[in-house]
Amino acid sequence: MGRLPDLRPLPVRFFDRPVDVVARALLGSRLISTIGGETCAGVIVETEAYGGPEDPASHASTRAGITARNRAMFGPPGRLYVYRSYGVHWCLNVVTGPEGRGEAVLLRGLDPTGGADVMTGRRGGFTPLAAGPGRLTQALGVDGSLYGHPVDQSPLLIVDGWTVPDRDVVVTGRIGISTAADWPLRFYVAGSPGVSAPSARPSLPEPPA
DNA sequence: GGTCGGATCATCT
DNA sequence: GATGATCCGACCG
Repeated sequence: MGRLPDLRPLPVRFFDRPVDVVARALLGSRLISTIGGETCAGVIVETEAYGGPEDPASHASTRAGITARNRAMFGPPGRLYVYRSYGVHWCLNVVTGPEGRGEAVLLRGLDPTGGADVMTGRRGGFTPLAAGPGRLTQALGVDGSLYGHPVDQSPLLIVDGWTVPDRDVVVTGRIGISTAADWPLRFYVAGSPGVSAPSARPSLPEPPA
């Protein structure tokens, strides 16, 4: 890909908003990784919002309080929250909202725009598509060493991108969770390659206890 | 083409 | 000791 125009990292105030607002606003932004001295990039096409004490599916729910793992979620906005999922994969989040709220956006899907060879190599020759949180981190070279880093002082860069009109944004329940699965906090760009659309899952109301 | 289960481990109960 | 914000290969139809 050609030389990009000015790369303006999103300012901290971009992330200092409610988590669902940031999750929606991140669609269309560009994510650039220079991890390991190799550059690859893509457009963010799928996100999920987690957090706030009232979200039972969040690592920062009141059930656990602040722990060694979720500490970063309660830190200032614009920092990275990385954790290991199922003992196998890394998941990449960006902290949002005012410090102390415990909110973060999970980055689930990227539409590769550059460095596809780098991503393919990191993924062992599998499709370069970075759809799904585990694939995304593997393709970008993200691991736990980025935990808690301010995103603008890390080898990851989130920069201004395209504005995705509302008509192209699909909102569904979040993937892979059992509680609050019907909360409309997953956002993706309609028709993005690799973004599975299990929006087929009906938002069934929870039976009364 | 869809579904099932193993991998693998930090975290919390 | 059980549980996941998952992925992928194997197997079935």
